[in-house]
Amino acid sequence: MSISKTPRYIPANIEPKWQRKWEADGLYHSDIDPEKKKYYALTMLPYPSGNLHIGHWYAMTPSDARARYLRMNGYNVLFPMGFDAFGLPAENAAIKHNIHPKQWTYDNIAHMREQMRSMGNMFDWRREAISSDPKYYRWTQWFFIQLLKNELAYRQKSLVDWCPKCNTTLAREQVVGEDRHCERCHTPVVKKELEQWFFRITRYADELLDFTDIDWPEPVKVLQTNWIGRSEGASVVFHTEQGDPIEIFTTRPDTLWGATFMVLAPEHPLLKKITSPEQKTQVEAYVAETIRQTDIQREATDKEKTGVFTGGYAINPVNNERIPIWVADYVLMTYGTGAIMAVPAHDQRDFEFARKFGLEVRVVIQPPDMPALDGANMPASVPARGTMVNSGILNGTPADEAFRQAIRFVEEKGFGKGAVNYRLRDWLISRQRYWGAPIPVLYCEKCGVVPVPDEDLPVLLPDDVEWKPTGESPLKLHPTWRFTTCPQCGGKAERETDTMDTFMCSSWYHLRYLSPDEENAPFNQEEYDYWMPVDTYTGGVEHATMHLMYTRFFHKAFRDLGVVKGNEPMLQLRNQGQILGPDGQRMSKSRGNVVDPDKQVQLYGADTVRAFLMFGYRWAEGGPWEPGNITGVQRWLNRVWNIFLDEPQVGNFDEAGAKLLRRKLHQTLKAVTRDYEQFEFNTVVSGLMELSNTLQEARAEGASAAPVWKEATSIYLRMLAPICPHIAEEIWERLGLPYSIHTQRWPQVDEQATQEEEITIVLQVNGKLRDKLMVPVNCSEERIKELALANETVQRFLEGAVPRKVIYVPGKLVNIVR
RNA sequence: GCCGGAGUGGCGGAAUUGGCAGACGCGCACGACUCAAAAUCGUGUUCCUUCGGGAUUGUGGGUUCGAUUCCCACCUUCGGCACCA
Repeated sequence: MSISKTPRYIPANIEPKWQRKWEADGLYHSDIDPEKKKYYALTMLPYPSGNLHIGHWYAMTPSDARARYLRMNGYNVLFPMGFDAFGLPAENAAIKHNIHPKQWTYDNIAHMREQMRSMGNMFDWRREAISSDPKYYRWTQWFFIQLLKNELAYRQKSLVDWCPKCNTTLAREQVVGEDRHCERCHTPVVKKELEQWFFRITRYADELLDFTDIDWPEPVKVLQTNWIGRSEGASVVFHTEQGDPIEIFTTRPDTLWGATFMVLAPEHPLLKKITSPEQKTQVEAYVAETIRQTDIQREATDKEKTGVFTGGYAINPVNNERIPIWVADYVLMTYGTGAIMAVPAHDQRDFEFARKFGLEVRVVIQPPDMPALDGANMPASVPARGTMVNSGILNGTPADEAFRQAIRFVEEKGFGKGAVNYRLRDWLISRQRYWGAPIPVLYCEKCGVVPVPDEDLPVLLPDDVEWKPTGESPLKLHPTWRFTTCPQCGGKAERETDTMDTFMCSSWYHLRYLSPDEENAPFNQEEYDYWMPVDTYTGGVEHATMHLMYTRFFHKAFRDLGVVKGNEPMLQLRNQGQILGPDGQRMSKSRGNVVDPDKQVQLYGADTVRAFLMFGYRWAEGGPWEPGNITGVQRWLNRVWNIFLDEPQVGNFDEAGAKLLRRKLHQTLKAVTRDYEQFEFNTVVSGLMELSNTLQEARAEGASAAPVWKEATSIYLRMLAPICPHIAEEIWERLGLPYSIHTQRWPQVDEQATQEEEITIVLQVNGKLRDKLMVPVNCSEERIKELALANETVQRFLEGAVPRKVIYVPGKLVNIVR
């Protein structure tokens, strides 16, 4: 009939406008306010790869929505953003496009910062921290020096993982998969013997296993626990016939009497000495062959056992038996002591080895549910649960009891002691690349390793460098940077030319946000005392055994050095899933399935993209991008716009309608509030959609002229504001409500209004739904049962039988059992 | 092999403490508006059905008056670890 007098909803006309205004007004500035309860909401910072990915939107938007929700609930919320700006891609791009890594990085940051602004997040950009800024890495270097001074950083020559494509060493955590490939470029790694810097994360292994202070997702805790790999057992010292000690670690000291041979790793230092002249040729050939093999070949689990007798013998301290010593590659030098006692009867690996080489298999544990075992004929090793046999003093003891007794025994006799072993290795942080924070130490001919004095920090990364990757740090090739004088003796000194693993930079960025311009300390103490710890941290699970473990280690180490407080840096962690391409595959340029968020914003507007990402998926799960589904959200926001801004309609909306509308309004508010708390964003949106359907129907009946409409509008827009900040602000303003909606308080649920007057009672016969009953809320149990039994459908299904039982669940159902 | 997550309509997903399975949305079908189309609005939409009802939350058991929810076994799938002594 008449064309709407209000303009249509055109996101492009309102979104940039509000973003500029919020920025100009400093609406999202977070400053210390002792009057208010603080909330530190942190979401993982991106690497400045050049473009924001739809995955960044997926991770950041719900975090932003929840931060906004908390702010409306009266918290003083800190929600900062920055860039994890050091790292390899900058160098690779530099080589490819002949552009300086620094320029490439900062150009990307400038672009991505603008992309992030288009999301309409409440980031306080004054607190932006960029890890490649000298004012940032000056403190990364300072942290390194503190670790060094406190023996938590050390330099050691060892066999380390090397990525031949990235031309650098990697931490154990950065080597992944069955084929042991580089986490970044997927090239299989090789071993190299190099002198590298390590952090003593292993010293904190036990504490890292303790999650009592934090609310983290179970899977992350499991991943970290498995990665740390704590095993309890004993370390026992065997001796060779010549008297050389060989220490072994075992998780089954109870099976000591069943050890029929020993195995050394091919790299074991004692191997040469043990080997008899007759066996020398064979052993040397075996070791040479083993070393030629890659780790992948060596560590393949399905591989047949190989090994060679050394000619040497050891004495088992518990029974003085003489047992042969073999060398085999199924024993790893990197775990335990690189030597084992072999108990073939109760360990499948030892069993396979023993059978192949005709070694004795001696049963020392008889499982209760098996016939008497015979070592010579058993087809496989058996689980070590049962009663001890052939074990001297332990005979007749249950195995779990024998475990403790054996430890006591070896301790008393001085053969060994109870011991704990970890799979976790120390964190290798040296990288032979240019674009990273230089490791701030000097090597002086006279003084040795010298930390760079505080007043000389930062050790600046020189700009004029040839960054072609040679396998050595490009800094090594710099003509002048490398050579300097020793601050202690004034003599000739050389700089460390390796840079730090970027995970070192990201281990403390949450602290730099507190005061990114602070010059006298890594962070301002007052800011720290107010904001820390991080209340909620959000990001992907893929960081479980890397960043998330490193940052916990970092915090605990610096707690012990008196720099930070508390046991944990991040109290609550929540993981989002991943958005896959429309084909269900990981998004990648090579697959051509990448969804560009900028284009989506252009097509639908930021609010629609935000709401869709929250509505279409279980946040923790993620899933494939469904190109069509976003239209549902687009339609919804169009409807919302029209519901609140179109001319009122005339109808017969009455008091009863108003009461129903208020009920739905407050019921929704209650549900939505709960869902924001619980990170269930899809039901926040669906709840708002449902309510908008109700509002639309009520409106057609003339509700927008009724007094209740004002309340509904105000509550609805405030519930919408965290998800769709622009449209909520725009409608709010057009309705003449006070700027800004984002500084309004979260609405209060009117519990009374949510109460139903009538309830539906489900009628079941033998547990099957047969009919429904509408009764007043206060209807008595007797009356409801009476009505239920009198019900026509119920009667029909009873077929005249007398009910055996009538179950009444208050307010829910009546189940009649016949 | 071990550890962990997930299996619900054609699709994404919902179901709060063991109590109406399939909310909300996509898609589809039909209708209204339109010369027509788009947009919008309305109605319907798990499957089978003799229209009474029956079946149904990966499969098979169990507990219970009642199970998507709890227990046991298994299958599929996605992650992690893997000769770790």
